[in-house]
Amino acid sequence: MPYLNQCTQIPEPVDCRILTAALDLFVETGYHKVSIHEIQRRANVSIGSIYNHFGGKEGVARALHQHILRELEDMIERVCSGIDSPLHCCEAIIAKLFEHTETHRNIIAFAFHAKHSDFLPDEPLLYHSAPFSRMRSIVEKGMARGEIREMNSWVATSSVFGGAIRLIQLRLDGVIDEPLSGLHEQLMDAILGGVLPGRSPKKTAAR
Amino acid sequence: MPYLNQCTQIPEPVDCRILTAALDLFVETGYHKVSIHEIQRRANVSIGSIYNHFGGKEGVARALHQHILRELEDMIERVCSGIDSPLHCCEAIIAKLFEHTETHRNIIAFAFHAKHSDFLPDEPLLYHSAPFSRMRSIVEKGMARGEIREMNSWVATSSVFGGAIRLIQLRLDGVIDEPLSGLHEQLMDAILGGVLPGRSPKKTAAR
DNA sequence: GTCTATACGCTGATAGAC
DNA sequence: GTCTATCAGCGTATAGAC
Repeated sequence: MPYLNQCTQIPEPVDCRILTAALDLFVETGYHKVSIHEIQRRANVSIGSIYNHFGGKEGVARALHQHILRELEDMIERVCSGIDSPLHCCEAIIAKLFEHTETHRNIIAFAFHAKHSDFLPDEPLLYHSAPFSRMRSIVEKGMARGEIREMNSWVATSSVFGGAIRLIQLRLDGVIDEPLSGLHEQLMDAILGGVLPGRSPKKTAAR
Repeated sequence: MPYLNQCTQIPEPVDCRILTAALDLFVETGYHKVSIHEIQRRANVSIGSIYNHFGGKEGVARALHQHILRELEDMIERVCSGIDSPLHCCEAIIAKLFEHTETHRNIIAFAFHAKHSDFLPDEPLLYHSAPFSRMRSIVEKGMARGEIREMNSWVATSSVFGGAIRLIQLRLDGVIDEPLSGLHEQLMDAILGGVLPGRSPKKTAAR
């Protein structure tokens, strides 16, 4: 997560301070309940600067949105770079998402827990964004290679990632009180082999 | 869906007109972008009436929230009433949710597509509400009976319902342009038998 | 580029007649 | 119970000094 992480260094560039302050506030309070004045206060900048850099509150949200989608995309690219099997790629993505849920909580929360269409109506749907399209195309490649059974690609993608995303949301809401990494193996068993008893896939079979 | 459906009859009670108008507006536009004035206009009532009945906009949302959760709970109870197997119960719930996504779109959208904590911060989390607790306890019973492999109950519940909920959201957003009922069988195969090839569970096995 | 002070519109909420 | 008219507060956006 390159850019927003640089913000922990000094001196922090103004636009970066604004973005991190806005990210934190949006996640904590919800976009609509956050005023520009709060962002301004938390970021230690003036309202004028916010308008100069982003053109307003919605502009901040849009910049944040695009920034985080790009970081997610980069993450997927990085994680999958050395992996040939699409199925292992999916597994690695889920593991990394679980990891980021602990280490980059607000970024994951903004990506998976916010309803972007509520405040960025003109932005294309999240499902059509690069990282989510990428996940779907990986699943499709898995089907083409015979690693994943043939089925409707939305069903396949939802089956592979739906449970993981749900767990992430539960973790973000504090319903699950342990890091998700401890649940990763069980989840992968359920995704690959289903929930019926006596069908747990031998780990070697998928590797 | 007893009460809100009565609103299609005449004469429509005032509080019901308010709730249906608010539901439609909240789903179409998002809670925060809807003003009381709009609800008042769409429902053909006065602002005073809204305050008399619900005490304000948030009161309307809270009534809607509780109402819809109760309807979901009733639906689950009804659907599972004649079914003994927890696993078949889950399957029937998913089928019914898919059906309602077409026939009671806004009710499903409000339940599964809104971020309630954004406008009802004091309400308990959706995951702790009756219908969602019910789903989880059904899954747990399935594990106790040996119909579902033993695993963490959050993982199990997310594995059983996570994909379905994701598909519902895709359908609500118009990303999937066919009724979900046509995807139900494929999804159940993936849930029960996993996504690996050659593992499709014989339908008879689960029945 | 950055800041402060100000203006304007909208929204939630109330008061009081019927 | 229902309605209309009105108010007070807040949040966005701008203007203009530095």
